[in-house]
Amino acid sequence: MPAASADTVVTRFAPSPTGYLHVGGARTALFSWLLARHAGGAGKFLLRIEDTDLARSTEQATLQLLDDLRWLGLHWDNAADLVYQSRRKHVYDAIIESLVQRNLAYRAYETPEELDLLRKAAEREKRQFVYRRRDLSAEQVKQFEGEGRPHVVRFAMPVKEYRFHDEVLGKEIVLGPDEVQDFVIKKADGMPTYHFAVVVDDAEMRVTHILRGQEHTKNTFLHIALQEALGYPRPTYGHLPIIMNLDGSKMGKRDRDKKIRAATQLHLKNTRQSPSDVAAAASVAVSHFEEWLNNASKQLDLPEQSALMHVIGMTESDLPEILVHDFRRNGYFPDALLNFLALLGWSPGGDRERMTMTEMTELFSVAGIGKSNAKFDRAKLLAFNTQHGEATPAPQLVPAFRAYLEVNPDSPLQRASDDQLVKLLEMKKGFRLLREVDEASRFLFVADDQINYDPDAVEKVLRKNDRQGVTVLQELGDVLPNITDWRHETIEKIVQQYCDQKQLGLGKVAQPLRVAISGGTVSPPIFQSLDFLGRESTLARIDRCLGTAVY
RNA sequence: GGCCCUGUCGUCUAGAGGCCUAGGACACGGCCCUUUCAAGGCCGCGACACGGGUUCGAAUCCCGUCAGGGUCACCA
Repeated sequence: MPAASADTVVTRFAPSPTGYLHVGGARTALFSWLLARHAGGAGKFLLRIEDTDLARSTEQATLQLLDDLRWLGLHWDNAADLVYQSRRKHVYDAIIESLVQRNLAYRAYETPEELDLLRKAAEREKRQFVYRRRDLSAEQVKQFEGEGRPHVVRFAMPVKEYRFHDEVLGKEIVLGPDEVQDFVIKKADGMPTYHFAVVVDDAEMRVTHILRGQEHTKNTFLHIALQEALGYPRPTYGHLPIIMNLDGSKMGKRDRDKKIRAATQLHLKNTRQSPSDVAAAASVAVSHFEEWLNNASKQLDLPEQSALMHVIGMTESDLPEILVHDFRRNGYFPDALLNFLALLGWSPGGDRERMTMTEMTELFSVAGIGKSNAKFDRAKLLAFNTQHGEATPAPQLVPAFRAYLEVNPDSPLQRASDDQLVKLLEMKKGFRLLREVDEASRFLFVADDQINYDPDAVEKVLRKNDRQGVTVLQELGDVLPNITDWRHETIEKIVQQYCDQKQLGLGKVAQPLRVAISGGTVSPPIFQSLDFLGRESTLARIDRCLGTAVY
């Protein structure tokens, strides 16, 4: 394997498609992407799908992964020949065979149960379990093979001290000879293990720099041992600290599922509904539902989750955002997310925080990556998102808005034109999430007779204080039709005149109007909303409100 | 438990022996602005885990304690 020339930087992101992309994975991808892009023309960012676990990998997860990466804008350079490990079995087989030929690897016949017993015994004796080659007699091998006993192939890891320099930690990490053991490189199902496939693929893809999670630090020794046996060059390694929840717990993909399960159990208890009722309402198979309910290791898939949430009255905001997909659905901007994620563990130094992708690319260096774990504080991410929305001209925000709507098919804003989207964005200037813009302006996209009046809003704004709000609406119902020039400036002028005349604060007038046209107490600025709605709809809604909601 | 890594405001971090009575951002508290929700402006609260060294001098170097994390798979 020829070594890459010294100045090239080839990085890779190698997720296993067992679910949606996690923010931790997104950060790993980002750092690898930044490292490659920082090198300019000499840099390449490659993508590889690690689907050697046949039982857990799915095609759908792969598609979702690619979609998330695209949404983030972390484009990979091997789009034409994306590497799927599951399709390279013959390559691994040949190399493993050669290792066996050279006596550097061998078949082992213990069953998982037997190994388990050995480990337990070691634990009882308070000694470290280390698997080393057991010399089997020719007869034993013959017998095992004759029985058709399944086998794995283990790599005979040379017993010695291993060390490598970790670029993130900035120091040498050492493994003593007594910790060395022979590890599996080919599973009983014939697939290579992760350890084997990464080493081969990273070498064949000429990867020069590997940035990955800290959980891989110790694995690195296995990988360098394999590289030495196979004559591969050793890439540069850096292990990233972990991202955790604010409370210090691990940020697991299952956090949302857990929360939904807890809420469901509470719901069942409070409403005395039977599990089968709830399952039916959410159109989930009862047996599947009950299994999930009682078994924390089971998970519902995304459509099932949203159906169930709807049934038990849970909303998206009740759930923690863990997956990149969650952030997209809730209306975060990819650049804001990425900027925030980058700062979880990396700093360009000084007071620098807000950066464009281009700036981050210029400033990025592995030396700037921190060594300690970081907690994921959504409040700060929200602030980043708000600032991004504030700083970017509305027309440039439209593609992001569309990307949001793409994963929120139920929003009435699907019907909005680009120009209307721009208008909404401008009206809601100062919004934190695109979801807020969406939810606050949905009333503008439903039919006049489909507005639902919030009883609390009606009570508080219209009926209270001797139905002052009702009076205001009735009087406005006489004033507003006279406006021929239906623009927000004009409407404001007329309404302001009305206020002055009646000695009323604007709030006393704006709120009843807001309830009448939107059904609730929160909307974009009132005059712009009226402008957007148009004269006919405004008058129709005031009429309907007076007629149906108040009495 | 063994091995490995880490430890600056509530959170993310700046800091590479004197520039530090430790800077920024978010959060939080107060005030202002305001037609709702936001946004915005100003002010404030707030940290070098602890104990020993080394040094004229330590957040920065060394040791120990404590705390947190990772890992001990035919999962990646």
